[in-house]
Amino acid sequence: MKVSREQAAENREKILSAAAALFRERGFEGIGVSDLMKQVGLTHGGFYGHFKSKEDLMAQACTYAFEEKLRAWGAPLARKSEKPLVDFTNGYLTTQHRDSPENGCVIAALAVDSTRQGPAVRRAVTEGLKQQIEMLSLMVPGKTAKERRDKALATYSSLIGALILARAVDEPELSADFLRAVKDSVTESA
Amino acid sequence: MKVSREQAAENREKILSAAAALFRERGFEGIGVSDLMKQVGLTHGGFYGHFKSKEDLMAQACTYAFEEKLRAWGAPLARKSEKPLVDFTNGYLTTQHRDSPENGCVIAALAVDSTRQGPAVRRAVTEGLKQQIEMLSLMVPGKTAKERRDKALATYSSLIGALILARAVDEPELSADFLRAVKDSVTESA
DNA sequence: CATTATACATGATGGTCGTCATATAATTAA
DNA sequence: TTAATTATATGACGACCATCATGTATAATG
Repeated sequence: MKVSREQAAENREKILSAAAALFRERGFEGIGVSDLMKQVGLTHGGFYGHFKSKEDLMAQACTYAFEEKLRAWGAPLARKSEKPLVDFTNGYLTTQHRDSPENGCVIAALAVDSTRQGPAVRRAVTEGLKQQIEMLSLMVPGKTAKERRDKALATYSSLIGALILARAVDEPELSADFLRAVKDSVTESA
Repeated sequence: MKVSREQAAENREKILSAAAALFRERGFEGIGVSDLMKQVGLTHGGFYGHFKSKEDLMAQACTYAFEEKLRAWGAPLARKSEKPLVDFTNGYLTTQHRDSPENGCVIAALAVDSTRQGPAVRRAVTEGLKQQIEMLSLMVPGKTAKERRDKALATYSSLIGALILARAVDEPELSADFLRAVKDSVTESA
């Protein structure tokens, strides 16, 4: 069953999009090629026509998700908010973000997993992370560029740390405490 | 081949110890029951005499590793250091810790993995994390207990975030920048 | 319209995994 | 010393997994 070139391109994007969501939700090893293709409405056979290997898909899915998030998170900057860092943080450290990893921060969901994957994945993650640090550098206060970059590095560490911990604990109160404590800490330093 | 009661207890502890290291190094799914037992010098058959299931082992291995780390990290408090938080942070955010997850922080290595495991693992991780927060609360400045707890929550988020990012990135310079930036940020707030 | 190219489906391969059944040998209890 | 217990070994089970070989129907090309 051949399909039109556009249809094929559309299918490829659907695979990428589904993978970007499923990897974030279940981890790289938590979803198989066969199940992934089923979710897109195809069978496993066609997969290797689109991607060289599962690891190739991991890397591309990360890049895909990074681009999506970068566009969404640039909004406070685009509309020249007075307090872009506070706006960003208030969006990042929410219960919705905590409870929906499948369309949330790639780093919080997959950074640890990526350390156990091949070089292509680590490359994609590093590049995506660098872009996000650059964006944060534009939101953070500070006189020199170096000062702002350091603050961005520290702030991003806090944010992903809080999100990861809020997701890990099985006590809702403690989980909320992590979100609130770090939100307060970032807000008062802004 | 039966073995003495003491020998059996010793074997059980060896399994726990090896699991605590291998899980941190490779993730919960990165090591199988068979390979794990081989590392201890046994075969896979005896495993289910010691543990109810692999998940049972995951939970117990986490608790085992938490106790070990808590003892090691309590040192600055035990010897009544002047700046326990700075001491602790300087030990936590090192390249050695970054490069040796197998005997490092359980949370930085396994918190994300644990969100994809059953309730026993999440329970063990939450309890271990709470103990570490309690310890950090004793190191952190602040007038009220609530102030200190909030500071501990925020500080711990920064620390595990920085370690995770330093491990994820494939550029040594950027990796070191995360460690340094967060170390500075914690130090100046202490 | 005829031919070629190709996107996808079906099915198979070899590998790994967690778990369990059974056998064995040695400790422990009588 | 004999009998009961049990820690471990061997081997097998069904379920997954990533990958590849082949067939087929349809789009693209001329």
